[in-house]
Amino acid sequence: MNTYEALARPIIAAFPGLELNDLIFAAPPKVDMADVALRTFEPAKKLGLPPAELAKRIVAEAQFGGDVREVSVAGPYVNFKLDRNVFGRDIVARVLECGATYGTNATGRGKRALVEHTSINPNASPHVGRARNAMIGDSLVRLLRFEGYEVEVHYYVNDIGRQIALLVLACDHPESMTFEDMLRVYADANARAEADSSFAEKGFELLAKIEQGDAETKKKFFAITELCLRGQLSVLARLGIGYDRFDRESDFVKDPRLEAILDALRAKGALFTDDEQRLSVDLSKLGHTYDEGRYLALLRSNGSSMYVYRDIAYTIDKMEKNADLNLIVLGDDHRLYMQQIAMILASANRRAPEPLYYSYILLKEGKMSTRQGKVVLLSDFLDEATARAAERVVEQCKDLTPGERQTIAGHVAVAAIRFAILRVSANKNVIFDWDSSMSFTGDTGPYVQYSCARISSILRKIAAPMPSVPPETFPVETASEWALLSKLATYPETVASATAARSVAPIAQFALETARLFTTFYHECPVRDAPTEAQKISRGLMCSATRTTIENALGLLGITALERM
RNA sequence: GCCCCGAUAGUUCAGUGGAUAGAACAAGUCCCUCCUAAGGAUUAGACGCCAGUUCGAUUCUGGCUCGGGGCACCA
Repeated sequence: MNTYEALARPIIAAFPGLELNDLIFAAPPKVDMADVALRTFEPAKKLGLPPAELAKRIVAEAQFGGDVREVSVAGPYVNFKLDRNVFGRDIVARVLECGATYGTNATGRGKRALVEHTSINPNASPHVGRARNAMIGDSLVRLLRFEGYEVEVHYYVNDIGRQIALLVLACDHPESMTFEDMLRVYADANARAEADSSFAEKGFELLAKIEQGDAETKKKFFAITELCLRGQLSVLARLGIGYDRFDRESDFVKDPRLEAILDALRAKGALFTDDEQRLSVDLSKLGHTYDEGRYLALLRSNGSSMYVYRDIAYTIDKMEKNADLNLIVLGDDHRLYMQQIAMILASANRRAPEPLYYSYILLKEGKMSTRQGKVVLLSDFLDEATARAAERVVEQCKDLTPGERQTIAGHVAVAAIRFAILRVSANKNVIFDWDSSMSFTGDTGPYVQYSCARISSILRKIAAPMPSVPPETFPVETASEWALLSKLATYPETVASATAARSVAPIAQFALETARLFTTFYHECPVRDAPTEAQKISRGLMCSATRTTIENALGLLGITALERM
């Protein structure tokens, strides 16, 4: 399994007590020092030896095979020089054999996962800030599926909030409305509610009606939210994002399972009626230790439910599906809120989903706000990025049809935004800058795509068909070839750690580094005009293996590896 | 007020309890008779401060300073 198992086996044989997982092989700081290095810190700790001493003993006592050319001690490291032809061939063979599954560790085989993400209020076109949730969630879904999980993606449709009520009020003829009108109508409605309290009051009346099950009102809400939802989904679909289930908040207004929750809260003395006659929770009775967020109202005096109350019902509903993994992607603003829900559920011996938080994308002027119309719309961003990409595609791909070019440009635009967002840690704020996120050069998604396009171009140009299994004679002669291959060998570990960390950022980093190593190889090692026929084949297969690996990595990021661009 | 997050090069980001902290952008100088210059070569440039744990800390812990964000019954 492990690429360097041939190095690990003799060590394990010589030092009983060590296992495969104790031995971590890493690239040395410089390629000329060694082909691969073993860190001895971990096994030394296990054996109770000083690292440097273990390194010496490994070199002296372990019996390595003939493919290991040289073993040397370098302080706490053991450096290996290998028969690159043999090890390199193994790496390429494994990648080619696995193909689209290269990199999986199958840690999710036989397991089910439920992921909720995006869940935007159905009111207006999504902005790039909201899209961070969708991109993080979607990539996570791709990662889990790659690891073998059976994943169900849920989207919670907040279809009965105050915001929606205002929108319904502002739309006299929803059938004539388009999704594009929505942002303006939404902003206007909010402004009007601010200025005119009777308008806002009408909104609450509508909410009361819907909670009583008024069919006519329900129909109106449904028409508006459905229109919005479809519009939002079509924009998200441009990013390659989709969902399996849409759960409507209105279905959780009266949920019998909540009685048990109320009983549990009551039993702990955490339930009380506040000054406005609302049924509320005092979370300090459940272990909450500070003032902020101590009180939480569940039901209004007229018996109608607050948002939290419905959300608790929804959370119970999701948890009862008993997935092995139950995740929810939330903005930083929901941290406290989610803790509150988890606490309430815990009081009734129920569990909450595992939350994954991300920080906001900010404008230079501050936070984006749909209500105030201070946003960069995702669709606008994609339109502009696609247009800019198209300028290049026209130059590079003169022989393609306009339709084909447009498709490529669209993929480049998606790569730019998805890569820019996904490669940074989710807990960092990002200041949105129109120019740098529209950049296609440097550390960007399009750069990685470009390396794939180059590989495809090479493979098209070497007329000879490539064998599907690397031949026995497989020359790996230069440092750049070895650097590239040893990088490919680490991809499964990268996927494993990304899965454990629930973050696809390491995958993006890997794709970028691999693309850079390929580019070095590209400039130093001609394939079509390789010095020998054997090298032409080995290099050609290195290209294929690299493409497969990068393509898999980009796939997890929701980015398409292109043939041409 | 309370909570959370961050601090690495001029800028935007990686990264690691251990071998010389990586990129990109911006700046300078080069490279298309050479598989796509969305590229490459090359020059210059960084772990906020103070303690502690450790054989070893940019990484872990505490304090400080400076940023950023969130919350206070709203969806």
